[in-house]
Amino acid sequence: MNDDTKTATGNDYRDTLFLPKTEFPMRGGLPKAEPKWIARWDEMRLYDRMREDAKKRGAKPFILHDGPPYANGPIHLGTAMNKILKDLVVRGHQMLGYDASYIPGWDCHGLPIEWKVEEEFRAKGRTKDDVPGDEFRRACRAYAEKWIEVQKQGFRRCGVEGDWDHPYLTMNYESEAATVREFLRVAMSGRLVRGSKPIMWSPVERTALAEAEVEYHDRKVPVIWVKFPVQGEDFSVVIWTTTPWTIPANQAVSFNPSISYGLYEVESVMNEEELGFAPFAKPGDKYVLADALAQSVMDSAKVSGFKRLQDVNPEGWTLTHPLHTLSDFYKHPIPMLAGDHVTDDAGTGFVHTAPAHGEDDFLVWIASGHKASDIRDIVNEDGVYEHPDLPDALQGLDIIRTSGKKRGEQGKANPEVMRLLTEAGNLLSRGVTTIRDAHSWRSKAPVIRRATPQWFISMDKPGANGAAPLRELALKALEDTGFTPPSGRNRITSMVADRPDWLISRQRNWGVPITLLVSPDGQPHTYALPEDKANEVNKRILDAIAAEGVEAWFSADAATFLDGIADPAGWEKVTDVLDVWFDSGTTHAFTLRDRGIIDENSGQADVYLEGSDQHRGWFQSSLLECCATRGMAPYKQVVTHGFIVDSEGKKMSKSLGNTVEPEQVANQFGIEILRLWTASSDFTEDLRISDDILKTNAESYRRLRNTLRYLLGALDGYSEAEAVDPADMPGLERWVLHRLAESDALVRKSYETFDYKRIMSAMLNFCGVDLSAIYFDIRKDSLYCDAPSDNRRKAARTVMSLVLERLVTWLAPIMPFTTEEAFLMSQFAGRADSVHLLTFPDTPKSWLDAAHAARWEKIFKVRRVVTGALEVERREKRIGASLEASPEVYIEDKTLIDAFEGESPADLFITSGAKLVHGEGPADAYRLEDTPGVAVVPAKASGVKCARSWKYFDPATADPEFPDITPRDAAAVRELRGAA
RNA sequence: GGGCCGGUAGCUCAGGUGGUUAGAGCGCACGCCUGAUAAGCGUGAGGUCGAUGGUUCAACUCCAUCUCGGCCCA
Repeated sequence: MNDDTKTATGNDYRDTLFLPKTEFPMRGGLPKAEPKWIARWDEMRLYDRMREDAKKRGAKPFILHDGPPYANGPIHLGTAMNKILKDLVVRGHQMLGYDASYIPGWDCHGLPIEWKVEEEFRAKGRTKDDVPGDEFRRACRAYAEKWIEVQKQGFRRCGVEGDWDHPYLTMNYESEAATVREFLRVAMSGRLVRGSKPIMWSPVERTALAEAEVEYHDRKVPVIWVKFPVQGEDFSVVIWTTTPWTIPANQAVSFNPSISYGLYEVESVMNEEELGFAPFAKPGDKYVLADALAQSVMDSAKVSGFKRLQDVNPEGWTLTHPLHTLSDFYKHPIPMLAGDHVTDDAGTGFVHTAPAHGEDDFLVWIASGHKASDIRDIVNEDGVYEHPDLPDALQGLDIIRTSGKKRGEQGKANPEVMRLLTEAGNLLSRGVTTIRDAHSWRSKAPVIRRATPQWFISMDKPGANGAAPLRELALKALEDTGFTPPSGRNRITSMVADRPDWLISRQRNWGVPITLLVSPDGQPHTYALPEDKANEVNKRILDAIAAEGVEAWFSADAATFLDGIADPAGWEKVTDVLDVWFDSGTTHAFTLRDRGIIDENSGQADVYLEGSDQHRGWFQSSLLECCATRGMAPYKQVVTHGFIVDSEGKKMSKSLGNTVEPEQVANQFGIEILRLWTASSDFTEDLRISDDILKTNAESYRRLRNTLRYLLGALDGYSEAEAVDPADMPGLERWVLHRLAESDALVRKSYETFDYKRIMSAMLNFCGVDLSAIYFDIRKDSLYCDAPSDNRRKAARTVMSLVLERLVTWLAPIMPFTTEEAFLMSQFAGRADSVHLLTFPDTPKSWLDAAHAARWEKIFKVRRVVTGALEVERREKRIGASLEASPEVYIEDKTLIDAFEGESPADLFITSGAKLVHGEGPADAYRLEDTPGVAVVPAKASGVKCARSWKYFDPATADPEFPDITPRDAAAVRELRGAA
């Protein structure tokens, strides 16, 4: 202690002061503390207790239905953030007074797991065909279980509260049974269709793939220009394609009537010496090309000179297949089809059309009046040419290699087709290019488009009994759904409006079976049989699955389900499984409805909350499934979050080295820092994270923690008996109550609307400015020095108690660990075993007093000028602590002076004295530009320094018994001695 | 290439229907305190509101184009 702080007598009054006293440490030690709190909550069955308490309160239910993460790997920052966000929603609503239950779930079926398990079998020398279906599915189940456990521990470590002992799993037997039940319900609704259309097909995995199962990569491919001779003319239409293997399946050529076409004649070609090869084009050849592309096609064909002969209109032409010399199979006429998908941006202005192998091709084929049944399907499930009428040269060629070291590379089909085209004289040119093309998500091998029979849920077919088409139902349901952020509605609506039929069949093992029996004439039993018979069959299927699980379907034959209902002769059992999106689309049924949480037919979850990518995923699959079965959305509200990016706004990737792992954050900072980060970010957009950003949040944490600590310290020994009625409190306390009431409204509204960043910024401001910089700083003197019986001190402690009670609950959803720690050390600990069993305390509206608050804003305005003036004194070394000053404050505006009515300006300025004077003040007084009419003349406080409160005072006023302290301090010390 | 969304101080965020010198907290710099002390207080410096063009008396706020980034799709 330096000499300046010594007082005349040197008496030490320190132990007569009421300094903050608490066991609540300044630092949280979160990484170590958090797991202990989780264990404690586990032990006390906190989640169950929350449910029981809510039921006792008669609380209104609030259901956030969990979107299931896929059970095939550890959690990462994105999944952690997703679960933390859900936890904020659930805890926030629980404390708002709702019964906010939360059942976490997992998505378990599907290709990624199946692929992984296949790999494991392969490592043991067993191929997929060696492993019986049931054994394979058991292995998949075990694989999913393993990761579910890992993820569960990860999520729990994040402080996410929920029914972890009873999660939902899409692979639970009752879930699978429910999924079958839901599927049959869709089938009976009349929306199921069997179609054959080009879909993405992976020859490597021998399966159809959905959009969600493919990814796009650059790939080097051959590019060819092919001549299609026009019948009855001496010229050819030229097409361009990067899939030579589809030429044998060509059935048409498309053009666009809005493109201008011309007939071109080759005059000269580049010579063989220059090129090293002879160009295929010959002088005199005549081609039809889009005018915009003629030059580039001629360049590619190494034509050095050409002329345009005339305008042409391709409409109505019939072409000859470029391989027509090869086989009778290619003697068929090739029509010209008009289509908007043809452009003159690239290529030739004509598009070779193989309806079995392209979405556009298929559509233009059907649109021009051709039949789906006339589509030539010459590629089998291995991606190999196979058709009885195919010429021998093509039979058995593979498009993509499906095994060995070169798996995924180009097979024999492309080169052989090019060779045959050359032989036929119809190859104009060839080259190599790079395109972005679909690849299987798992094997990374390219996929092809192939027409196969598949099951679809129709978007546009009216439902049974006159029900509206699914698309119409879904669009209507979206109108009735709330969206956070609002742009989500627009996004999902346009997707639903445009989406094709839902392809739900997969030729795989690990999934819920498509429990259909197909009649001899190709109809599913749900249509082929009369409704009552179909229902009988359905009941038999459901009973079997209820008894033995889905294996009952896989192991049975069609007769098992038909005997006695229909003649099983000629019927076939479908062996496909359902798209996993169908599983996840039914989670509302087996999680919420079957458990009695919402009504079977009319119930809805309050919120579905997922990443914005789920507009095309779970939000949509759930919407479509529920609309098909119940005519409404399964949710009232959809909340979406963005994705985590680094400090530059770039997405996280291992190759960029900018990833952050949840475990690493938990160990370095504590997971609560990640929760703080989640809460303070605008989750509706992308969320930026970096080490610096986490450090900033650790600073915020410190401020919040220290505020709690100061309150706990100041409230040492406090009890309700000390409480002062607000009416008897000083103005400053009533101002704090006003701020508390304002904050209460803000906090409640923000929790209702998921606006956590607003809570964070409000709480940080409240703790940092209102409390720490203003209220605590001013009331420190009263708290430390006033007598225990002093009304001002009691009022301060009353207010602090009210503040603590609120802070600890308002922050509990965001900081469950630290608020629990503070709560259990507070005088409120007796109210409940956990802060999480409380709701936000009622905050009387009467605390709100706008006029009073306005008055205090005036006081703070003057105060800012005073602190500014003192800063100058400090800089000039005339004072150190503000108690060494006693300023004169000149105020022109009478209303500003009136604001101080009944207050002690010196206390508010934390000076030893202060004088307010109505007037302009001397010219050299300190002024602030933005506070005109206020002038401060700083002056050193006179008198001696009180040995107890360190305030300067006139010794002549001292109590004779205590000459070295102020009369206020003397009274306090006397009271203490009397009490002792 | 298409659909949707976004780019405000070093960081996280505020900025109804366009209108005086664009705000807050944190961080930073400097100073104070040493009875909240690996804390607390004060003062201060930081922004061509992604860029350009336009509408307007007036634009961070409206329109267009571009750019960067994100999600989804091709």
